[in-house]
Amino acid sequence: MITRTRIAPSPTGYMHIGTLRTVMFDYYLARQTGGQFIVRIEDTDQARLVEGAVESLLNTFKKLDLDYDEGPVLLADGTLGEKGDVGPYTQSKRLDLYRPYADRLLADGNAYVCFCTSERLVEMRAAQVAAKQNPKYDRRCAGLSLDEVKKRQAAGEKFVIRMRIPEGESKFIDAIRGEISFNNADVDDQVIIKSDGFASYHLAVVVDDYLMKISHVLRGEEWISSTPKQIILHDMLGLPMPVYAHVPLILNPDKTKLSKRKGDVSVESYLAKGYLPAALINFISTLGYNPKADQEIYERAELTELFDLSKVSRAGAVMNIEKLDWMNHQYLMKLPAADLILAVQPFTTLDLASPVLQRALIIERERVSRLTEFADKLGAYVELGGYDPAILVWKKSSKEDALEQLQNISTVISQLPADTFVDISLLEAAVKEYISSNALQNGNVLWPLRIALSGLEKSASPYELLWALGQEESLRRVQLAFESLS
RNA sequence: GGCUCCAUCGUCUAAUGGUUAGGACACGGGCUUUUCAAGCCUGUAACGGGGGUUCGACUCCCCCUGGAGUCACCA
Repeated sequence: MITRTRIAPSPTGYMHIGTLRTVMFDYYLARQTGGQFIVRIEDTDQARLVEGAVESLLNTFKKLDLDYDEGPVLLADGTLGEKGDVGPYTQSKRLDLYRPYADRLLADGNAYVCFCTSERLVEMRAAQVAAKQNPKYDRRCAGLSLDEVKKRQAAGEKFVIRMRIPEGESKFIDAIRGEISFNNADVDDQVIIKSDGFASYHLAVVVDDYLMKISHVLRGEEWISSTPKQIILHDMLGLPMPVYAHVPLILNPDKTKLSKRKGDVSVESYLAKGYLPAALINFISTLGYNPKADQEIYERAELTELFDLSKVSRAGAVMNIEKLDWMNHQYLMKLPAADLILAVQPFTTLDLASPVLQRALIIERERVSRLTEFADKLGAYVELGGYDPAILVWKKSSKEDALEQLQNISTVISQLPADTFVDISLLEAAVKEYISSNALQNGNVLWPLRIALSGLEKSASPYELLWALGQEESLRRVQLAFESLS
């Protein structure tokens, strides 16, 4: 089976998190079947164009390490190019391709020219609503004679082209939901060519899906109700229908469609918050979809192999940020050290070329769930913050004891062979050896030592801190602690 | 309001006629422990309601209820 899929992000300047899920499903499906994964820019609404939106979108694909087979590409010099042989892949560049289809619809009587102004349309709908009718075009222009149409067009009157919805029923098999049918009487005479000459989404998508040989159309659930318009268009034009699959919505905690007002919606904002691309993808791919009953973490290849459209849930899914945090932490823990450094660097002004900070990263990843949280943790390794010397005293001990322990441990540290500092467990063994051979309590030694090294009431263990800071700096901090307490 | 979709723990989900209704996040308890994490063990928590079909329904059908989406010259 050869599968072509497409993702149609609107050029609003960012990628919606729901779009990412659809993209991933497209991706898995295409890769699994050896098909093509196509990116197409659907920008037929000239009013909503945003400068640089396509570039930023493609950039997001890059950040997520998502490769596609055909579509617009970002060239080395920052301009846009294309790959694939059924382009252009941007709908605003395909206007001439849509025109003949609209003409055919017109010639067959399946569409008609409409001169109604948007003012009249607004009034008409208001009146319909007032009369408790459903807003729908009243077909005032549906019966216009060819002569009159020509005359008014010649006079320069603005017009649109509407499809003439036939009587009957429209149904299709949704790959996720099964059969869905609509009574055509409920479908409005949709505008297919706007007064600015651009095709509307409905015409463009039907024509493009055909010309680009798209086999599967995956999109959000909000598209279900407009699907009959496209079904009818396929029918009128005699074009083969793709497989439709309407993916459930991603929801706010209150179960309404995810919105900017109630949470983050863009992929970019999640990346900026310090979620790893792989973790985000894992999370979003398994939201409303679960290939195995008792597994949460999946490699991309595994997801690709297991993906099954028919197992996608039909109900909307609330974003569980806490689970995303947990998952990101899992990914953080297994990230190779070199990759960890690369990932964290953009989130801190500190230079992670420093060996101390690189060791700190390894230690602190354990108590962090997002990349942004590292910045805070790292500070104490570079520079000891000011702290109240009183916290050096363990709750079960005394100031005098703390001073004694600090002095002794300082000696111990200074006498440790340099190669003890290459391994946390060697440091732990050395400190514990000191404690047991002197018949001391762990807390009496470990607490003041840890506070002296970190300056913090809550921190990593003293062994980890010794390892990260190194012999010289550790010694300096312990001595500093002794002086400030005495 | 019309049309359409949907309905298992708080959240994400598993179960495809027979299970003590499983897993994950979060939450509670315990172990470990110098603190914070992590880790390990463990607990609380769900089939929206009513009718059918069936020897037997979370699973199939109908109704109700509830929620959501959509009703543009936006996608």
